Amino acid sequence: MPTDEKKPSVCNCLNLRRASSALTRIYDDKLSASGLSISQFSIIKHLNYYGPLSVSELASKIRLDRTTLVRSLKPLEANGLIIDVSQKGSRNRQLQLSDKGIAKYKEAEVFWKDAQNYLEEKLGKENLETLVPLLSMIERL
Amino acid sequence: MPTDEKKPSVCNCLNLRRASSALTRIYDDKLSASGLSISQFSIIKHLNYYGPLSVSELASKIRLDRTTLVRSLKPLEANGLIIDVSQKGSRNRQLQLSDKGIAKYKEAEVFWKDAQNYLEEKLGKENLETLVPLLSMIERL
DNA sequence: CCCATAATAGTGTATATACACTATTATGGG
DNA sequence: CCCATAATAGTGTATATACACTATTATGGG
Repeated sequence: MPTDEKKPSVCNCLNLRRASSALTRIYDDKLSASGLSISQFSIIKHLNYYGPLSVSELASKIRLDRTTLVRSLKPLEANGLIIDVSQKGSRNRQLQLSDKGIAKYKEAEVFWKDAQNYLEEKLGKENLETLVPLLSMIERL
Repeated sequence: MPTDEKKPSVCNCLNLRRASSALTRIYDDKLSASGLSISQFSIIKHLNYYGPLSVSELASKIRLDRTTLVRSLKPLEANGLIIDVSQKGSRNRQLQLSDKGIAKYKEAEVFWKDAQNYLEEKLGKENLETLVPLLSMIERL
């Protein structure tokens, strides 16, 4: 029986990556009944909130590499959750949720809220309010 | 000019993933002169510290999926940084750093320390000491 | 007005990751 | 002593990610 069970590493990058990986698994698990991963949910959540957006605008909002987003959009468009409503002849795509996409978002949002509440309960509201600005600082480095 | 420049998301999973991604890029950049990524450095750091280990033991120490580790070991073994010193006929592999691996570790450790110091300077020692236990809590969820 | 540049989208390729599964060897309970 | 199970390692496949690059269209300065 190892006594060093899940002690933090001296490497703070590894600590952050382990936490990120663990939390991603929790959100993915909670969302699994909806058929969406947290990264897919993140995309449709942003589209639901910010209305029609070009690929570049959406990538910028999510702060995800645009070329990553291009790949991630594929199954969501193939599944009819996201549609392109750009005018004929426009060079820009204008992505927005279809009715099916809106319904899927509302369905998945319940599971996402479960995950959010789970984290808040387990960590405590105060800890979470401490954590978030620190994560934001790291993102801005 | 967007005024919502890098504000945290309401989604705490996304906040954590963004921070993890940003910090990974910083560590990868600092390490790039050594030719190692932070995930490769993590592997040789653990081997340097914990001596010869089987694949399963090493995966358990790093808290990385064993099958992921199997793939990540490939280039490090091909490059002669890691060698298998198991006895002939043993079913277990016994991985340890070669002399070349030890030298590479020492070389890369300098860059890793740069990254560690960079984070501590930018975030502040106190913030870091607040952050690490919170990350550990999340990993244990 | 036209061409160099910017804006936009996408592809080729590579790394990092893990789940489901297979293969092989070790081992202990009957 | 032997076979069911555990321990160990690896492969097939899929998702998530981003860098370097290409292709196409828009646009503004001369």
